[in-house]
Amino acid sequence: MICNSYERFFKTLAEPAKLEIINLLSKGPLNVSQLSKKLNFEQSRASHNLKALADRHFVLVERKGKERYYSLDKTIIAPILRLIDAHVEKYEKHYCKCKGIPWRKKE
Amino acid sequence: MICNSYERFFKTLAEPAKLEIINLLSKGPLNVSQLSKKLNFEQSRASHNLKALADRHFVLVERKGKERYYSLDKTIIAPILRLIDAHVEKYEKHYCKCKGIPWRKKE
DNA sequence: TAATCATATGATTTGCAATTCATATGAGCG
DNA sequence: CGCTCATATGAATTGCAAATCATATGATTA
Repeated sequence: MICNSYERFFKTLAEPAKLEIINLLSKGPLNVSQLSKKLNFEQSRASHNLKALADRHFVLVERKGKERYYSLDKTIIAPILRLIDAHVEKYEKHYCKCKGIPWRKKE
Repeated sequence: MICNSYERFFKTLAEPAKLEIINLLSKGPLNVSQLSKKLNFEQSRASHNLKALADRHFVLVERKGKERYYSLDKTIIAPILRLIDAHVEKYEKHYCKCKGIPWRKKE
């Protein structure tokens, strides 16, 4: 059972699917169908992952008719990733970054 | 396969065993035997986990005779956890923190 | 209000990674 | 050197959580 806040936090961000979602949503809000299509995810896969991200307040939801638009709460993600970048830059130059998160570079 | 730096980073910190090690080492360096005993870990379990943490430069190793002393590189961990604390404080007040990391409170 | 579209939810399966178990390496010491 | 202590390493196992599959809910429109 996950009972520690840190574990909860890190576990949520330790999966490629959720990182891809974060990366995509950084470009703007999307509803579930749009997101599923862009990432080639099953609809339920997208929903499950989005729910986890929303539960931990990494993304926000807004209902528009039948659709639900998910958007990124950048205030928490951006500073974290900036710290990691610094760490990686310092120690892990040799590691591959096959799917770099583009908005990392903007700042 | 883990290929993305962010995933590597978060996965490493997403396990209770590694968080317990980080917590313990925050109080000072220890060798493998001491750490295993304090955390009730099998020796090999401690070694495997310490290796992973060392590979990612979260901890440092120093040989002293047969023993190897592991110590925390606080420069990376502390700022990260501070950000998470702020996030948790804001959104997850209700979540339990059964094994709080003490040096979080000092700063 | 039936039909359809958009999304959520629950149960089952499955894949992977942490632990364990067994063994290897390597340092100090008599 | 042979022995023991400290740690590392590799292979096998196992537990868990993400993906999948099937179904439910809920909103819109005709």
